[in-house]
Amino acid sequence: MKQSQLFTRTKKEAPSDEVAKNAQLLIRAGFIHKEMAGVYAYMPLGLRVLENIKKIVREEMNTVGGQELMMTTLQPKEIWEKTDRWDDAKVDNWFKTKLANGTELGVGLTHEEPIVDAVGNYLSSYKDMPFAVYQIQNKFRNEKRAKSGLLRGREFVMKDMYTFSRDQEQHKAEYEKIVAAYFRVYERLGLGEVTFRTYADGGIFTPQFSDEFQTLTEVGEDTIYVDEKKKIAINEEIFNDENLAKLGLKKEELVQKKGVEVGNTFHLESKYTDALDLYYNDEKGEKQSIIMGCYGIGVSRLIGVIAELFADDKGLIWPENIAPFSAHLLNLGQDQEAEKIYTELCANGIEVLFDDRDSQAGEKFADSDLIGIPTRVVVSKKSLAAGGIEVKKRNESESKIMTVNELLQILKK
RNA sequence: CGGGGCGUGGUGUCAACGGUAGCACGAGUGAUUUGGGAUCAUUUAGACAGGGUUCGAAUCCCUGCGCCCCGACCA
Repeated sequence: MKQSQLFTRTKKEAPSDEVAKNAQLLIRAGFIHKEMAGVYAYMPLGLRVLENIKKIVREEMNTVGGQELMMTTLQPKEIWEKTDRWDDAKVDNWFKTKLANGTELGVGLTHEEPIVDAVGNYLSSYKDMPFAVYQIQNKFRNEKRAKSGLLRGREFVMKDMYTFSRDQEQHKAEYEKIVAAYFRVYERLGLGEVTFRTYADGGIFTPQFSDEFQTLTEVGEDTIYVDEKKKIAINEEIFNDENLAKLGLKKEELVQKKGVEVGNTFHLESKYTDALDLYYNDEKGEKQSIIMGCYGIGVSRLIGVIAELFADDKGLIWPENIAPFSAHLLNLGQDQEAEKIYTELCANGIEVLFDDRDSQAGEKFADSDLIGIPTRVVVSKKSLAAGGIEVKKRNESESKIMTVNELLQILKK
């Protein structure tokens, strides 16, 4: 894409009403637009990152057999009453609305109830299980306090997956398969090193712990205790001697850290299926409860976490897998050669942002650093005289002169 | 939801005593310039909303709305 065509502009200064680093950088660089507190729109650059993250999540969910679908945002009250989650006293962050005739509706904050309701049309035998369904969708939660830019919003993008199993054994196998897929997602996003499986409160209806995936960062809301050798952690909310013993963790090997919850997985037992009257018949024709699991990944929150983690004083530094473009081609001076190189890169399937604007070199460099595309390619009289183009990684300080073919080798790998 | 802070052009501003709304960035035009946000000229555009006090309100008071921070909350 030609940068002269990109309608968003970078800003030198961050808006005064944002303190969170992720929001400041993403707004300055033109990735997101703040609509209101806790509600952000994705501009073209931001949407590209969002879609790249979704793609990775999809691939890994599909690998473990997940079937993608999309549920609705508008929710009928009845199914939520069956599980006793409609009442504001029980779930206080509902957004609710009404039909013209006065019928109350909910605006989806999670989808256990509607999923069970929909699945119930098809599921009736032990032969139907196990299976997993997921969606990537906007969720709406009336948070009392939105904060930290993309880290805690009222409208956000989430991947939620649900598994249906005939018994605990089958459920456990599904569950661990998905946990493994979660690690692959974080690995591919460049967060593998700093993301820990963290034991947390499983909720009132299960004796088991749930698992959170906590990415270590100082801006995190959660306090966790990390066992770096075992690569696991325990959330402060369940940090006591009894639980440590149960998990085989030793207090003296744990380090206190701050984390952001970038995903979680829950054992739902048969709470929702029973409440919504969904059962299956076993081999003997006897009615049995269905065991569910649910699994979330905060897709938009991940953008915030990555922006917090991968940045320097000049701007963002996107991991290659999710960067809005692979290469940022800068034309210094109005050199015709740059246009040719742009065409050639595009023809080879490289996603390129081409800074073809008639502006100062310094401004182009500053914008390039701020936007944070992993590979910067400079074309100028100087580079051409030196024998080609000047290539620099955003996370390195040294540049190299090379030919376009050499660049293609690097970018295509 | 409790506490605190704050609302001035598109952006920023610990700019302005209750008395002419200033500066910088951006954007437009023209010129010069072209390897780290360059320079000159010129133009553009602003007081969150409503009420009150006052000869006069960006400034003081009230109400509402919005934003940020701390805490509580967070399937």
